Amino acid sequence: MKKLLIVDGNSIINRAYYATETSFMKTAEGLYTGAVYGFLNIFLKYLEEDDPDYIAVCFDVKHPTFRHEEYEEYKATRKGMPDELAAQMPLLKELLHAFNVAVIEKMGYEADDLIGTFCEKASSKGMECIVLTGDRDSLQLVNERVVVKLPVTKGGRTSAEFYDVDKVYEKYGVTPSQLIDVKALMGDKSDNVPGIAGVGEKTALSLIKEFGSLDGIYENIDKISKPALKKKLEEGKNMAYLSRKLVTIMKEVPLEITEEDIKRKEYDPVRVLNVLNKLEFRSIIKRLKLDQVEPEADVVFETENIYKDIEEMTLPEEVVVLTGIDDIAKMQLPEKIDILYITYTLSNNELSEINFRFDNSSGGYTVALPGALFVPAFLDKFAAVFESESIKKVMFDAKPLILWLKQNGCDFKGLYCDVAVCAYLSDSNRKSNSITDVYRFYTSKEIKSGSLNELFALEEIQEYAFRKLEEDGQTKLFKDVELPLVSILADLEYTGFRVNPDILEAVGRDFEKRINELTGLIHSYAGKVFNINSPKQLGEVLFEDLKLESKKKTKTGYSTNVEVLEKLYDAHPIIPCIIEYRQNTKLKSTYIDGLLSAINHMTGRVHSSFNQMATATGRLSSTEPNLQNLPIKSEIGRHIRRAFEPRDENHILIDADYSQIELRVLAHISQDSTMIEAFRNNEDIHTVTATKVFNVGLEDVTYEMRSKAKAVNFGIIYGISEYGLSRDLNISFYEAKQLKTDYLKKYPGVDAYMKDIVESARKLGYVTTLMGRRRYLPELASSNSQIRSFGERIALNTPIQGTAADIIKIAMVKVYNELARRKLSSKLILQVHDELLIDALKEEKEEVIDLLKDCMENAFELSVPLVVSIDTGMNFDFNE
DNA sequence: AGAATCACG
DNA sequence: ACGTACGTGATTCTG
Repeated sequence: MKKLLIVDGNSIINRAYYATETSFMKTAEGLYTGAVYGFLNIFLKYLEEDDPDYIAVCFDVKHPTFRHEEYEEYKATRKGMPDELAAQMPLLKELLHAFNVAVIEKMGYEADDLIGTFCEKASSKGMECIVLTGDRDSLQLVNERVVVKLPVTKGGRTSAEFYDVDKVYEKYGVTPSQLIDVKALMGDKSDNVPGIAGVGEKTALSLIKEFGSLDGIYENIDKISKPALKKKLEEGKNMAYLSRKLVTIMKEVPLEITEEDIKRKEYDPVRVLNVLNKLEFRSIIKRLKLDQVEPEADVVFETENIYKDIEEMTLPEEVVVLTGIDDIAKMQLPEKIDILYITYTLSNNELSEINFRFDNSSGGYTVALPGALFVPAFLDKFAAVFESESIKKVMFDAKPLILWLKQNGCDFKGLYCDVAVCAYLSDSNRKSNSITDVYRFYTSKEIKSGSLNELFALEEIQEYAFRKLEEDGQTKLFKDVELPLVSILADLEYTGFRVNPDILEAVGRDFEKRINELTGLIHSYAGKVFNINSPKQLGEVLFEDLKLESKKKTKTGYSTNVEVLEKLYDAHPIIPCIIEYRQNTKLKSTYIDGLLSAINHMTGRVHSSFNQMATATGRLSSTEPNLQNLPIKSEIGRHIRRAFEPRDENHILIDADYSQIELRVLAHISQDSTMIEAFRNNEDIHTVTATKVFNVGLEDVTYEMRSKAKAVNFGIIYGISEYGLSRDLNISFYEAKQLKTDYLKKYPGVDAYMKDIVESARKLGYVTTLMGRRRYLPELASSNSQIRSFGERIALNTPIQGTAADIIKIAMVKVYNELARRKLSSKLILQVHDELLIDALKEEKEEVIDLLKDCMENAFELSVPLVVSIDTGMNFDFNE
């Protein structure tokens, strides 16, 4: 039987675009190619695997008139293709043409419809169809002659889920064509198919299994026993039938395509090689054995080069392109520079492209350094500019460049504006990945492609950004806190934290030994060998083989988390082993292996990245490695901390910790007099809370009472719910409710705050911190009540968590500046939300402790004192 | 890519 | 009626 491979071009390249492995890929000219690369990889793999006789790659072509009027409406609200991906589409098509593969497009039709039509026609001619797509909707096309392959990428390797009729039935319990009716009932949010409100996948599947089809349901509507469901179905009938139209893939697209058009053909290796060279896909050139082919000289491609756009723009100044050492050496810097706009590309710690625009009263001057740099010549010319405090620098995401310069011996100064940070302050929920994103955010306009156009956009962005900060009252937060923090974080990253690999390895061997023992025990208790790391297999062993009582389910099966296991602790001797196994493997893989591989062999330290724009509340986050979640709560976990040391024996670690900063912030924001009083008297807040809610004297507070009071205090910060409190304390729902009521009665200011903040958030659409940090709460406007209550909890929590974040950031700036002012050699190396860590010279110990306490306790004046406690030691486990 | 789990504040 | 604390990141398995 002849085989036809039909590829959904849009969904496959879309999938490839969002694959993290290739998202960074860029050519020397600045052309993004990751999505094309991902597509090609998948395409070549299935070309080899299926060896088809015919090939058709289908693409969407949008058109104002769609087949359904209704569709147009929904389409209008849909998010379009990201620019970066759209820019890659022509490259992909150029490539496919070079491969001599039929590219099928028809104005007004989606790839799905073309695929449906191909399947229909080809199978009627006796061909076997293989549909390669990332879209599960295509499963409705499956029949005896049509199979669907859904590629999945895992750890850089691509494999595919393979669906024939049996597999669809096995997975969903319905036939492929019944999937249409299932989707019609449940809808598809991402595709803007409404479905019936309140009917999800489970309900839809069971309805179709019972009644066979949409028509079957409505013919037997009286057999539906649940009144609520019946009502939903009756009310949603029109929507369901409309949705069915929307989700049914068309099979009658008028196409004038012959068998010959889609026949698999030989391709011209020179042509393919030229395109692959242009895209810099060297590994694919090797894979296709094209290394021996002689490429054509001087191929000109249609894709514009980065200088073409410059000529089209009316520029106020000359553009100087520096391509070599001589150019750089000969270049004349302007005598006076007021503002310097910089864009750059930095990947794998190599600066590969940097553009400057110097601005002063007599005009501007632009310099472009495309391609890789000869670093010494580059720094010879520009180090003084980077180090000048008086030259104001404007950039997008300055930290990586500052760090790179530091690594190359250049001390960056004069950061005036980081537009990525501005955009983060304006909307902490947004992720600004590029200058293009930020430009769109501020101006609602698009930047023409090309890296120099981004440089020219910076000035406009900066003006918008400063104006917006001013309007929103965030100028001080930006200038005094976030902007100085950019350089401080670069310094933290540069300095790093010494890790002793010998200690880590020794501890790792202990873990490993214990893991092996436990593995043996667990397998023997289970009576079989299985993968303990697999929650699925573990669930089967515990709840099917050993018939233990299943306490909780997850979306995919039995829950086996520690909470469930604790409840089963005495039910079987396997349980304690599993708990201990889990803990040991977690510590081994995340902390021992993870940290060892993160140690920089040049410095002997780990250099975490601190992300300033990651969280919605204003906190920092830490990655590669994450130093903000090192084990501390368990004794066994603390062993890991002993490997973290000061830089040498002449240094010591000094750790300064804010005591109860979030509750102090709550006391201040709510102005609750009882809570303020407690903190002013320097009392233990949890004990005081216990005296209030349990109506006892200070001396009569038991350990248990204090624990409960502590949980309620935390609960308040998180936006308490009776359920959460009852679960956390393992008490009854009613007891939890009583506890909360009593608490709010005793802290009426807190009670009022909780009501006021939610109301204000609803009115304004956002909440703010004391420094004016702002978080928008779209959740509060949701029609889904769960999402709405989530929004209310965020509204309560964000001002508290965010203000604490403001305070420690201010403290960091103060501490950093003070260390510099006093010319101390001690270095700030870590921040963990309410904690600062300094790698201090032993002689400076007392001075640094005083300095830390002073800067941190006076970072911000609240109605209650801020209290800092200090630990010191020769490793990061201060309890040792 | 997403889910589950668990490390931290 | 339903599912529930807030904020993160890394690892592993899944499909």
